[in-house]
Amino acid sequence: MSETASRPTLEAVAARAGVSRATVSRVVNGAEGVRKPLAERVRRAVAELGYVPNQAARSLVTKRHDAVAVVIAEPETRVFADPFFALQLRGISKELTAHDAQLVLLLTEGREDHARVGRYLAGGHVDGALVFSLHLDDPLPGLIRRAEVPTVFGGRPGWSDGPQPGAPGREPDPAGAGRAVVYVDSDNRGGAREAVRHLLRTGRTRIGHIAGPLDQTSAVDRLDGFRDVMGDAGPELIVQGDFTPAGGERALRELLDRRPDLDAVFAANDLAASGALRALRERGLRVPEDVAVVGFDDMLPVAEQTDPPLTTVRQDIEEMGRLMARLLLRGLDRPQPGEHTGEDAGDGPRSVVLPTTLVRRASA
Amino acid sequence: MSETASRPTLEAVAARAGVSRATVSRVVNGAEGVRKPLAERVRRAVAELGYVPNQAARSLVTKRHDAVAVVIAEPETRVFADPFFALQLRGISKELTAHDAQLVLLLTEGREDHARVGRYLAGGHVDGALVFSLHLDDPLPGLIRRAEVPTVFGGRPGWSDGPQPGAPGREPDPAGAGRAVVYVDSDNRGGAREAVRHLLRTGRTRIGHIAGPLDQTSAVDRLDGFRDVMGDAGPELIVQGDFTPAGGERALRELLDRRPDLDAVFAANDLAASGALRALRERGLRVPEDVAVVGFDDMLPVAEQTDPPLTTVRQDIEEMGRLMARLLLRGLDRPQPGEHTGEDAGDGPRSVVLPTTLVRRASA
DNA sequence: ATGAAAGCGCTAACAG
DNA sequence: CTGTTAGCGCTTTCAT
Repeated sequence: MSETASRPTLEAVAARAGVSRATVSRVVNGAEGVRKPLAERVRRAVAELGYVPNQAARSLVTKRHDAVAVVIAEPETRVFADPFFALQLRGISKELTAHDAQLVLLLTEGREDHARVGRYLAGGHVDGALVFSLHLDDPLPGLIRRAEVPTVFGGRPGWSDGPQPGAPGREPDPAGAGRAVVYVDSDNRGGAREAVRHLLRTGRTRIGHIAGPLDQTSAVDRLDGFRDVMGDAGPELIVQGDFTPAGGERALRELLDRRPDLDAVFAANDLAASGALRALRERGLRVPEDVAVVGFDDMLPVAEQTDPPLTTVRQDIEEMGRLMARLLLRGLDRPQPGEHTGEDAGDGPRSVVLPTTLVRRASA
Repeated sequence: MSETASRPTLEAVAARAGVSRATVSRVVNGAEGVRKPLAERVRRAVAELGYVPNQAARSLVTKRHDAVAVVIAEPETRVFADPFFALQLRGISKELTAHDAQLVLLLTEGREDHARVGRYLAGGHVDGALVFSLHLDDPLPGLIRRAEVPTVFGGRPGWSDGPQPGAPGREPDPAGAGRAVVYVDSDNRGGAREAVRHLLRTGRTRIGHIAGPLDQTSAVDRLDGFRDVMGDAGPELIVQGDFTPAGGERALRELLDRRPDLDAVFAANDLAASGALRALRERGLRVPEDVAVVGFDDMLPVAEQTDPPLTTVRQDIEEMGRLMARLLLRGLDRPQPGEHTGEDAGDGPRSVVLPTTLVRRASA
């Protein structure tokens, strides 16, 4: 009973309002040129019947889906160690919602997942994709290029800064293969520089760096920022961590073993910094009196809860998400590559690098 | 140029393979009864053309979408304070993927968002929904019931204790309104009992409880478990927290003020426990020598990193997610309510309560 | 400004 | 077993 009394169709609304399907369609889609009274009648019918357009039928003809895929590769499960992606997702969700677009979440874990995602993206089920490609050797970017679906990356992809080095390709490059890569990232390098300069400014001189996994551009960029300021301070002041507290702990001990006179540490992220803090305490060193510590991220639940609270480089993660979505949607509203207008006019969106800010708390 | 050379259709494949569309459709959908050689030819054509079925067209006729909505309300942003939802999502994603179903993520934050979600769900865009309704006064469940979309809840919804009071006849309620609520939850109450018993067993007698926000059933159930064992130990041993470290810290101080002789604490979750640990340290009390601490969740990044590592009640969050998806999909494969078979035969899925286990570390 | 009609790409009877 | 034939619900020319 009441087996979904087959939700009302355009046809039903049309009948009820005494107009044609075309007219109802126009009203529903907010098209111009429908006389006031008629439109009103239609709207009433829609309301009375509780009509909701059938998205499948609509997509079938418009070839739009009002849906965006969000692809997150989570090989290390690091994804779930901090609220990073959750925040990013929130930003994305807000922006998509504002544009009545749906968020299709694709989590991947291994080779076959990649194939699956590639197939999905190529399948034309979504209008575009937002992709978090964290690792240098990630096969995802390749798949995505082949899928030819408009994409914005979260974080600078590692495999190529922008348009490939001359894709051998046939003509110059077919099917937008050479479309510049669009990404949204924080100014990791600049932020790192700021962190180190702050340490310098407060009189520290023997500053160590706990790097992140160097197969991720964010870690590389932060290390580069450190080097920008410290020059060749000596490789013994740099230890690679893995963005985890345990890794930070280990790294700090190593640093201390190498340089017992260490007086400051810049960790590539807050989690690692929290581990460093622990290791410092364990060795009986006071923070910041003996050793100053600066983190990166300003992940509130971490940075504010450490003891002492963490001085860190803040990046607005939610905003990054929002921006990614915005760039993608903006791109979708434009002439897609292919129906090229003369020149590069109406060029697609460009990558964005968001500024960071140093947040001073007690650790440095 | 090469403007999406309009991906090949069934028709194209049929032509290429020299068969009818129907046959191709059969092959593609793995239907029985297509002679080997023909099927082979079709498959080849599919491969050569890189054919991918148009989901919209398919949905239009099948009225299935192979998509499930995951609704997460995140009023307190608590959502992002711990990896809880991320893990749940992972479990869900895995299960959905295994069934070729897509995950549409709906994040909500306020009143209007609710309306939007209600509309979406009622719009018949997805085959079912997985909903995290954490709060007692959440309007979501009502919307969902009205949307008449198959749903499985994450955590026992607060507004109606599931199938509880002898589900009355169907007569009394039309349109599946009375379909027993299906949810997946951990045995919060049992887990809490185990935690407290462990404390008792190790000789503690003045055991306090840092409760979670009592508008969430998980918090209520854990409190109930505490009471089951402690009886009316006196309300001064119970303080309400909010699942955050800060709240836990505050709560512990309060507890200590009321009962300076406190010798153990059971916190409603690990985050609160970590706050308690900090407060304890601050007061110069040793853990577990002076005060033993037990948490709940076994959120690894938290429980393993505290000092000392946390003894806690483990719940398998990822498994909960997987199970939710499984129950939903299973329900979808059955006769939907309405085409009722005689009796309650082929009854929909039933709620599941997963067991918890006590993980002993150093804090208790 | 409105309506009529032609599909979008696919599945599902129904024939053969 | 395979092909033919209707639509699914909607948008979109094209007439009117």
